[in-house]
Amino acid sequence: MPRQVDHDERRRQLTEALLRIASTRGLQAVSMREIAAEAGVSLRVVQYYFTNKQALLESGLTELGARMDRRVKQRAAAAADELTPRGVFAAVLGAILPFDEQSELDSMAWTAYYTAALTDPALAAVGVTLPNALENFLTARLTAAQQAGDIDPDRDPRTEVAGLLALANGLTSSVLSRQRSHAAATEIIDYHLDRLFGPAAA
Amino acid sequence: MPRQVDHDERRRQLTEALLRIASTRGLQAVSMREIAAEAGVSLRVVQYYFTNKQALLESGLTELGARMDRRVKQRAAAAADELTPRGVFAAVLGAILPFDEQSELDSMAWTAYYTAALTDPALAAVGVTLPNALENFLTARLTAAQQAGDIDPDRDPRTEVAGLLALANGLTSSVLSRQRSHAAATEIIDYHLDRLFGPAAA
DNA sequence: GTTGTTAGGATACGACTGTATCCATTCCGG
DNA sequence: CCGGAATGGATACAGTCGTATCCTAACAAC
Repeated sequence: MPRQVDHDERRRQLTEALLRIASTRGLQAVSMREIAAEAGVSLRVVQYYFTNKQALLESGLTELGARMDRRVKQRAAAAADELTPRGVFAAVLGAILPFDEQSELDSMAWTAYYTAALTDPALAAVGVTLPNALENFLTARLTAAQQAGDIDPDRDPRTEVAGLLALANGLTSSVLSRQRSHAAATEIIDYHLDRLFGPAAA
Repeated sequence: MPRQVDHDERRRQLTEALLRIASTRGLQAVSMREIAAEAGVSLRVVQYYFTNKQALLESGLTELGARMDRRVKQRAAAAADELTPRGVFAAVLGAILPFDEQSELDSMAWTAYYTAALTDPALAAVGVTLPNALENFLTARLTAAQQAGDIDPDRDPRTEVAGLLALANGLTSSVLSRQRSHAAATEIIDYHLDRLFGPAAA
């Protein structure tokens, strides 16, 4: 199969192989040769479709962001019939927590990338996009809910959202390290949503 | 200086050099030779006082835990005159958040270790000690406060504590990545403490 | 059919890794 | 004062890393 290769598809396969390694053995275990082996191709192929290791890493982070985005939208669509402000928050925060094997693997990889980004400006630039978008989106929703009179007027929407996102991230960490179950984490999230929106509808 | 060397002191210096590298350039930048250079000694010295790189890494994690423990006790002592249950929580959670340059560096290193521990069982074993101790300690305090009638009797102490610790960890992440200032993070913590204990005394 | 571009196999380079070894100091105890 | 242990300098080893190069197939267009 020498001519006519779908480059985007090839790159997608390699990126997925990279994320598989990063989520199970950590980002420090990711090497060009390991990716090649994981994807079942030669080292040359990895070099051929990505100019750099850096480009490969950035591709992995972009893909992780896209997956998270997909999960949020999927959850929002699943609860579309009851799209209250609380429902939106439950969907987004519930999509951040690892809730099945794949999302747990992705959370592992995300955590690895987050840590790497603390000392790698190039990754940081790619990585802040999604968290900022989430915060702005939720803040806008909460502000709207407040203006509609659905929540206490003397709460600061951005502060509330920042707290909830930080809580979800911290809970994700504790779920990944097996300190807490997914159910326990969800319970804590729900508890805080109750405090903000009032008790959930049946 | 051939005979009579204080081994513990030597190991402490090397461990500090290790943490300086881990907190500024990440754990993946930590190598035997880099530690030697940072500490101003030869590679042989690093080998001589630590049998392994693994032993060195574990020493770094232990030291980080000790520092955190010291910070908590220091804050508790500083607020010893007003050691209300809320004061204890404010001290512990305030010690988790990065509040000065050194604690920020330590938080960076802690984050790096946390991530490494997700794929390295040996580090995980060392690393869970402190978080578990903190959770148990705070849960005991909150249970006592509840029995004394200081907080709402239908709250679950362990759930509350788990939420607060997760919140503090998540806020730490956002402070490290410059998404939020220390002041903003502290404000969010205080806000949640108000919800739990009632408004703070003047 | 020839030509030229695309796709990848094979191999090599220099840098860096953790670890091991050899050897020269320096000092304590006898 | 002298033998032996403690300390550490210098160097080497076998791997692995990212990257570069060389060369050969395979197909499209002419």
